[in-house]
Amino acid sequence: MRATIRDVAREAGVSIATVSRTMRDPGSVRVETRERVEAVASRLEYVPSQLGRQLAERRHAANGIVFPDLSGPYFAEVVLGYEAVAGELGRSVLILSTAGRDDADRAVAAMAERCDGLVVLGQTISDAAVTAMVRRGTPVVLVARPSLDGIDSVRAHNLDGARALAHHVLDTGATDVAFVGDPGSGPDVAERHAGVAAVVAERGARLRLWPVTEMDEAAGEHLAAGLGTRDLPDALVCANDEMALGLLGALAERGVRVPDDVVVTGWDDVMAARYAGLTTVRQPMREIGATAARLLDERISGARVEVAHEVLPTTLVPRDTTSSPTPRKVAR
Amino acid sequence: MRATIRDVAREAGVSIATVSRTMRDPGSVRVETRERVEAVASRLEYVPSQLGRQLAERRHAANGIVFPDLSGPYFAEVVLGYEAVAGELGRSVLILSTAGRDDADRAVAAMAERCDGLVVLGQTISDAAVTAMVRRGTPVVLVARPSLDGIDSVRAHNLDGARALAHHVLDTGATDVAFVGDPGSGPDVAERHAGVAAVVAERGARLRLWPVTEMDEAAGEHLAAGLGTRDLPDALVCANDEMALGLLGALAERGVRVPDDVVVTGWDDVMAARYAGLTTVRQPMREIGATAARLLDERISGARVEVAHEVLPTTLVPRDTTSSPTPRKVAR
DNA sequence: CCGGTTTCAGAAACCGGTTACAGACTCTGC
DNA sequence: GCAGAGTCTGTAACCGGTTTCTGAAACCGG
Repeated sequence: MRATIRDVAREAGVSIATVSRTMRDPGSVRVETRERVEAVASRLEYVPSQLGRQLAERRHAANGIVFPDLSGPYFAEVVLGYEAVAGELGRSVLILSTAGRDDADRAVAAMAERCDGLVVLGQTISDAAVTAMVRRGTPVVLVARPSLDGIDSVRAHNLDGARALAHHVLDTGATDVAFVGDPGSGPDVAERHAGVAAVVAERGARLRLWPVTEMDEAAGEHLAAGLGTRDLPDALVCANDEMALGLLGALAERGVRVPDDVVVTGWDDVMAARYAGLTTVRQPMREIGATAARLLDERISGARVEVAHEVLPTTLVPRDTTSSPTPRKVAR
Repeated sequence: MRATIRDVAREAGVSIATVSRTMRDPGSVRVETRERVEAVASRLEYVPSQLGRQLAERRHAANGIVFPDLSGPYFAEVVLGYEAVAGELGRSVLILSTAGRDDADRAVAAMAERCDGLVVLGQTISDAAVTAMVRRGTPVVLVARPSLDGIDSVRAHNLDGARALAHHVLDTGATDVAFVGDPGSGPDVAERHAGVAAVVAERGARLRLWPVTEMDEAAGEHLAAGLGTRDLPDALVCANDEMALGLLGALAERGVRVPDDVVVTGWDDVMAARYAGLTTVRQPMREIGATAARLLDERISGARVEVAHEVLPTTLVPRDTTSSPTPRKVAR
């Protein structure tokens, strides 16, 4: 069994208090004593138990992060940004994916018992579960999810991005725009839709809504398959890249030319979007994660008591699906 | 402050031992007593402290996973597979990314103090750090990394995949093959190179090695830029998809036709590979993570003492970059 | 009604640390 | 040489649970 603080104390002929002090505040121990303790500690390969320490300090020194999935680049990047900052702040990171888990609320509640605070990405758990955790004293930061009363949040500025995107699309000459996605699926999509709708109205164009149930590639393909039955719009503004990519493939199969016959856009700037030449909107994913980590830390340490809502800027990334391809150079 | 076991015991007029038993083995407590304790517990919203429990049980009920990065799809998928199984086994998952961290060894050692065992992906930390942890009693499973003496590991069958890939490439008629990548960068690439080399030799073709320092898109682009100076081979077998994708873009710019002038392959089957029509080799990433979680659990629980080395099969995914494009259908 | 077995619950030790408090010892300055 | 201040270090309580051991009460058949 590994050496404990009592083993070290006994061997060094001191009390456990002195060993503890030697480990955490060497300056408070006489040099001579300290060296004796340190010698014994290193001989016994003593490393303080985190469990004992955490119990005594009544803190976990760990943060959690809940996400639906990591398959897409979106959440993976957020997690990375989060982990980097949490690491700097001396906190471990616990992860929990709710994909394919039917008891997400319970799983998250269990995780809340193992960390000092956590970040919830998207619509992974119920509002009730979130407020229950906060009520119990676990700080929570919401990301990519509508903010709840008194709870910190971090979001990308969907509205701004959507407005910029809409202007760009209309600048191609489009007057008949279709928004592909379900605004009811969450605030992100709702805001994107609202931003596009506002600009389209301002500039006197027409906006239709093409609802989907799932927002994945298959949805895009399926939509393209049913295209013949409706008149083709000038622009297909998709709520995310996956659908746009699915659409692109299916449109090409059907001989519809992009961007000549129809302009297509996505949202997220996944890696594949670059190769497909897909015009899209980029969110500062890593920065979102990092910001969430900072907000959470401020909350846990008590450095801040007022509620904070951070909104980070988005970037329009114009590519071939909204303008005639440049000499085949992959836009960065 | 939250209720503790002693609060519940006092209110219910029983000892803390009885409360503890009520929580973890209700059957061992008389119905009447149990109901009284449960009533008090729910009234006080008592939830046992994980810290106290963990200290008493001397286990963390958490596993760690160390990875270099999550940007690519590779590690993200492994992490997902790992998390899913660990969750089923009732263990939390701690993550640690070594990207942009100069003290990876120390960070991992610190994490090892907070979990019952961990998985190390790739060349994230030194062999010395790994063996040190194992010596201290922390079970470790290595993934995508050469196995160390007495330490469990999980790998994909690079050799098989490389052989299949090489046969496929030679079947296109190629006789002059270039392998793009640095076999010295790790066992994965070394095995891929070895597999290709073996088949090329068997079938009497020629194999060159095009070394690179970084294995990213920029490397591929840079390589293509320098192409004029060397004679173009029949096939460019890249050690990963990123380089292959970078190459594809740069080749197209230079007017080199793929697959007519040169055949190109990657490795990993990232999402973008599908859109680029890139022939590649798929590894069962989620399954690798899941397998690692199971091996680790067996080790932690002591269910297995002998060392295990799992090798999972790979799949060749032929696409347009090795054969004339089919009618523009995205291959799954 | 009685001895023996079973069931149930409490006392106390324990997990491995942190830290308030107090006592002992060492310096000062007079 | 001694009082007072300052420096170290030890004692012991505490963090919040689990679990062994033990004794009391309930139950059993004869």
